[in-house]
Amino acid sequence: MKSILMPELPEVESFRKYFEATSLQDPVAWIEVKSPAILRNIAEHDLRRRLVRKRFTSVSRRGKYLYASIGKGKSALVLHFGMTGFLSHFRDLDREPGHDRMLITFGSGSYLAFDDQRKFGGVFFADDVQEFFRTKNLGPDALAITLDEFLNLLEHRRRQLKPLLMDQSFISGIGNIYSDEILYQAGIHPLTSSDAMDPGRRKDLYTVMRSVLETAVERDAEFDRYPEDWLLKHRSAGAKCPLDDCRVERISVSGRTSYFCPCRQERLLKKGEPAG
DNA sequence: CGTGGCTCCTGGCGGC
DNA sequence: TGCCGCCAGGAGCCAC
Repeated sequence: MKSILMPELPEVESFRKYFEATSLQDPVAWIEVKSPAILRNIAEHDLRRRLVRKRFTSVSRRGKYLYASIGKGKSALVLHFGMTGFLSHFRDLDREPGHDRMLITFGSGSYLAFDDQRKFGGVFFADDVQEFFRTKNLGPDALAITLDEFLNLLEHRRRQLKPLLMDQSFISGIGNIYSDEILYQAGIHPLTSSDAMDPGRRKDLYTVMRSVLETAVERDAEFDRYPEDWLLKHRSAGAKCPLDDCRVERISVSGRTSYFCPCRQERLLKKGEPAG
């Protein structure tokens, strides 16, 4: 797999395509869970009972979750990739990745491994996948939401923009890296309060969000294919901003390492709000 | 409702 | 060269 960032929407979309290209319609012969800690709502023997002799018929994504539907019903194997998760499909066990946490053997003799070095990812089973997302309180997918829905959701929030974009119950799919990128390209400081944006800014933010995510998805989330003037290629304190002569700054925003250009990203203030 | 802090886990890195 | 301690980060949880 090519150089890929932490799994956010574009990365998970590339995993989805990979799953689709490799693992549909091949009957599951066996499942071996190598790290039980990744199983979140089902035990290994139950997972086998649900999946062995079944086929994955389609694979979809919502936010950072990938789900592979089984047969014709509503049930699905649901995967979350945490920080370090990815998929690997192969025919020879010599090619099994180094942190395989769950190995699916298919009837054809090929394998699909869920590799996750840091075990922040998770494997779920959903009898009804839409119901599953409701119980997770998962917001609409960042690429599926319309402008009107986005504006409507913003109406009811007052929160620092970066943690808001990363809040999976607000919209799902955006994490640390892409939230920084979106705010950089939109020219808004990550600490700006969501209610300080005027209508034009709100629309801009939506447009930039779509543009960043769509571009990343088009390029299969391959870091090397991203534009050189994206901030994510310059994530270090003191790096030169690719679009002007300022230096990239590093701050902590709600406990997350955040990079921004102090010259391009304006901290919007509400009327009467004290600066800094 | 919002914010901040802690926890899980592991490898990489800085310091000595 | 080796070892120790710290840090990163998605998301759930808890306290305020």
